[in-house]
Amino acid sequence: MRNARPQSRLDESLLTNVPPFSKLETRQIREILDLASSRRYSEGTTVFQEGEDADRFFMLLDGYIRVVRITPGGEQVIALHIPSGQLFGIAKALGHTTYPATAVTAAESIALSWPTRLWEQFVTEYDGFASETYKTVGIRVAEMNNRIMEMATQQVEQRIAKSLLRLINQTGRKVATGIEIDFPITRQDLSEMTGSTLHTVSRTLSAWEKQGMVSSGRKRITVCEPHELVLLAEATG
DNA sequence: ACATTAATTATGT
DNA sequence: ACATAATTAATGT
Repeated sequence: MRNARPQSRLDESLLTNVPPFSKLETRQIREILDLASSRRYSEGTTVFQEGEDADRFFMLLDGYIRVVRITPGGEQVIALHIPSGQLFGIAKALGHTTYPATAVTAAESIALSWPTRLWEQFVTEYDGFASETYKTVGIRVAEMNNRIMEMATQQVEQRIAKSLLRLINQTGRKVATGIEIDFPITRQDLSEMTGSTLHTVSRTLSAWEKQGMVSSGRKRITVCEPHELVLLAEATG
């Protein structure tokens, strides 16, 4: 992994609309940016690994982060995806000194980062920073808990449907035929999100494609009929 | 109701 | 040409 590169000058507009910083004055944002390092990551780059010392925390400016954990059996599990405009790698907010999961870029991405020792300073000095970050942390924890409940109760088809719906809600991009997932995603990825296999995901997507609910190509999935998917996801059996 | 195995085809560099 | 991704059928639990 290469070193983060200190940026000569970052524009204040990068953070003015980002929730954890939106309540701050320009002067404060200037301070924060001057402490930040900026770095571009190509697709599939590991930003940090589970268990590593959490020496920095991150703010995703562009792209998508895939949060990944490895089971004791060595299988990858995708916990969630993080869209741009959110903090990640915030072990300090969870009371950890190491990263609780691995962060991989799902697409080409740009992130700011700060040394973790600045965390306390941010929390105490910057109005709204703490409340906003804990809000998003809460949302993420809730999402992961929901996922675990789904695993136990729902069938694979419904889990795939819910995963797709989450993806288009959080990372969807409007296109002519529907809502497309904004980053490259494979059947394998979807299987790792749903606790299934790429074969089952492939078959399921093919079936939905024939019904016109989705349309997909290599590493691309578009949901054409979101409502139909919701019905499937909600079906009780 | 699903996984696994295996064979085949499509797609991107 | 090659590697990676996706499909499809057959078989197993």
